[in-house]
Amino acid sequence: MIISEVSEKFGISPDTLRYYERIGLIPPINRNKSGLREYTEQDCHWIQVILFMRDAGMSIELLLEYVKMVHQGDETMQTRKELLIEQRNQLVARIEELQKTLALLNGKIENYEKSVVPNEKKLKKQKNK
Amino acid sequence: MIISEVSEKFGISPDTLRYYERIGLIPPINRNKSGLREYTEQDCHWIQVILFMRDAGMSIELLLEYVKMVHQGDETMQTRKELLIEQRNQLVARIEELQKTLALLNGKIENYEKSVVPNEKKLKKQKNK
DNA sequence: CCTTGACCTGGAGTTAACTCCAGCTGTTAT
DNA sequence: ATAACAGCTGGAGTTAACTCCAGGTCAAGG
Repeated sequence: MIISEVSEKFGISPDTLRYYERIGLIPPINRNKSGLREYTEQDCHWIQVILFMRDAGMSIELLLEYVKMVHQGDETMQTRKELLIEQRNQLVARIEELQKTLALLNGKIENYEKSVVPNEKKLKKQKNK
Repeated sequence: MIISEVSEKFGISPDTLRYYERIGLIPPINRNKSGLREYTEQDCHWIQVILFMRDAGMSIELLLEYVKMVHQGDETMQTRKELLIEQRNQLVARIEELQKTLALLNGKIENYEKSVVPNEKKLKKQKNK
């Protein structure tokens, strides 16, 4: 897969893809004979994972640490697993927070529904003035 | 309530509170005789709402637009309501996304020894090419 | 052959949302 | 009454995460 296709597939810009590679978040992508990046399925899978994690609020810095640990090999396995568990716990907390916010939003919207009607009445009165 | 108390209560810095006021996200807070900000219950309530919205991913710019509309009065009510509904829809989608990510994380953690490690070894190999 | 268009690189610029600072004032504890 | 604190202001600085750019290569179509 060429960069424009990957960009399209994941909804991120080619610039961002190159940027991720530059900083080492994505491994160096293989090139075809004319020097263009050729993304493999594996590359795409890793990009997908990264995007999920980023969307879940994990910082690039932390993801880089994770990548670094992968390079350091098996001895960091436990730490990596702990990192993921920590992320999961934060994510669970985050989802709970968002659900509270959703309830708040729903309440506010309901309020508008209640007060839009009185508002329209006011408008009518104004008309009759 | 004085600024340090509000800061403590919501876990944001006094600087951020002043910043929010500066840009008009929070109304001008009343001062006591020596010029210090004195936050009312109402102020706190509004700060709470803002923080929830911020946490849910709503930008300051959009919140400012909302505030501006509140100032413009009742004629903007319908638009405000629509804005909130739009935000709710986005939030619902966001929560669903995060739940997917949570599932992915859980999978990664569960299978850590079985599949994630060998998979990442492959990635490493590729990188070393 | 020449133009067009996607991709390349290293480096600079942008954006949102804070965060810090210098120099000041009023309040409180010793 | 003097030193140590909070808080105040306008403005400058910081950070994360992109995003853009100039100047160049390469393959294909008319």
